[in-house]
Amino acid sequence: MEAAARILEEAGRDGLNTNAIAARAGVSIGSLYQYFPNKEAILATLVRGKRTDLIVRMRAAVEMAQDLSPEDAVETVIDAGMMHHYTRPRLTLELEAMETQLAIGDETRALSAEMADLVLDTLRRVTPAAGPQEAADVIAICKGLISAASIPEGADGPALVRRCRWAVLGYLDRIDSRASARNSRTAATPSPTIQAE
Amino acid sequence: MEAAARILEEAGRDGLNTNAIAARAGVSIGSLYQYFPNKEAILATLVRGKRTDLIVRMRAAVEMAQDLSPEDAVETVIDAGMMHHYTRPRLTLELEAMETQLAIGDETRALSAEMADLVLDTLRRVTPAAGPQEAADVIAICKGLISAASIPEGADGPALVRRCRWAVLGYLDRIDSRASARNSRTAATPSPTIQAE
DNA sequence: GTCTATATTTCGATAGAC
DNA sequence: GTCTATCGAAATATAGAC
Repeated sequence: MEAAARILEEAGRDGLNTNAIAARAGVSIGSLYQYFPNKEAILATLVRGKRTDLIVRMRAAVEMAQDLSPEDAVETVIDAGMMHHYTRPRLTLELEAMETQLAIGDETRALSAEMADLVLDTLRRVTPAAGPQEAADVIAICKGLISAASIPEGADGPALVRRCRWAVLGYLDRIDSRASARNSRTAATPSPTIQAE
Repeated sequence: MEAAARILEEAGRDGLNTNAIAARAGVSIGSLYQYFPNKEAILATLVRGKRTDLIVRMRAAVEMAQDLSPEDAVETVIDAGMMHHYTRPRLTLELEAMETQLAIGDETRALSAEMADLVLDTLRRVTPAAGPQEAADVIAICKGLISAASIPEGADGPALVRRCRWAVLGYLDRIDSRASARNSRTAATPSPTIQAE
C-alpha cells in the first residue's frame, strides 16, 4: 500500500500501474497478485485507509471540541478536516480524483452520511436549526475552499482555517436569521438582505 | 467534438478513446487524426469550449447584474455559474475531473484569474473590502456546494442557488465585520467571534 | 510464496491504398 | 480527404518453474 501511495504522490494517477507498484514495493508482479485480486482492490484499500484516517480525526476533534466555545468547536472540527488534507496533500488529491471511478459508490455515500452526522452536533451548538442539509453544505464549503487552496500547493494553513471558519459561521448565521425570522418577528437584528419567498 | 462530449456523458472518461470518438462521429480513425494531432488536443478543445461558455455566461451575468441590488447582483452571478454546471452536468463534471491531467495549467490559472476578476466587482458592491483572495474563496465555496449537489444527480436548482447565496453573503459579512473592526472601534455590532491575531 | 516469462487486451497513432 | 489495416506501446493479469 505504501508503495502505491508513494507512486501516486510522485507520478500521479497516470503513473500508477501494477508493475510500478510491485517494483516500488520490492516484490514481483506475481507476488502482488497474491495479495490483491486486481488493481481496483489495491486502490480501494488505499482509499479506505484514507477514509478511516479522516473519520478517526473527525471523531477525535468532535470529542475534543466539547469543552470549547461553539465557535472554537467549529474551528477545531474544520482544522481536523484540513489536517487530513494537508498530511499528504498530493496523495489526498489524487485519491479524491480517483474515487469516482472506483465501484464503491455505496461506501462513498456512507462516508458522506457519517461525516454529516459527525459535524451536525457541533454545528447545532452554534445554530440549533441546522440539519443534515446544512451539515452537508458546511462540508462542501470547506472542501471547496481546501481543494482550491491546495491546487497551487500554496498551503497557508492558519489563513485557510480562518477563512473556512468565516465561511461556515457566516453561512450558519444566515440559517439562523432565516430560522428566527420564521419563528418570531422579534428576532434580534434580522439581516435586511434576507428575503422571504 | 460533439461525439466526444456525448461519449463522456454516456460512458465517462474511462470510456473515452479515440476509436470510440471516431465511430460516434461517423468517421474513421484516420480521418479523426487529420483534424487533431492527438487525443489530448481533442480533450483540450472540449475543455476550452466549456470554459468559453462559462466566461460568456459570467460576463453576461455581471453586465446584467449592474442594475440590481448588491445582494441580487451576487445571486445573478452565482446563478450563471450554476447554469453552466447544470446545462450538461455529467459532461461538466467529467471535464472538470480531466482538467488536471491536461498539460494546460497556464490556461487553467488564467481562467481562475479572469473568473476572480469578473466576480470581484460584484462582490465589492456588497463588501468593499473584498479582494482577489475573497473572490477566489467565493468561487471555491460555490464550486464546492454545486459539485457536492451534483454528485447524487439530485439537482434542486433554486434551493441550491439560495444556499450558495447564503454562504457567499454570510462569508462576505464576516469579511466586512473584520474590515470595520480593523478600521474603527465604533463598528456596528462587531461579531464577538471575530478575534484579532 | 516468490519469481520469470508471457499471454491478452486495449488503445493511441501511422501507413498507404483509393 | 477518407478509408482499412495494422503497428507498437503499455498495462492487466496468469502460468508455471523454483
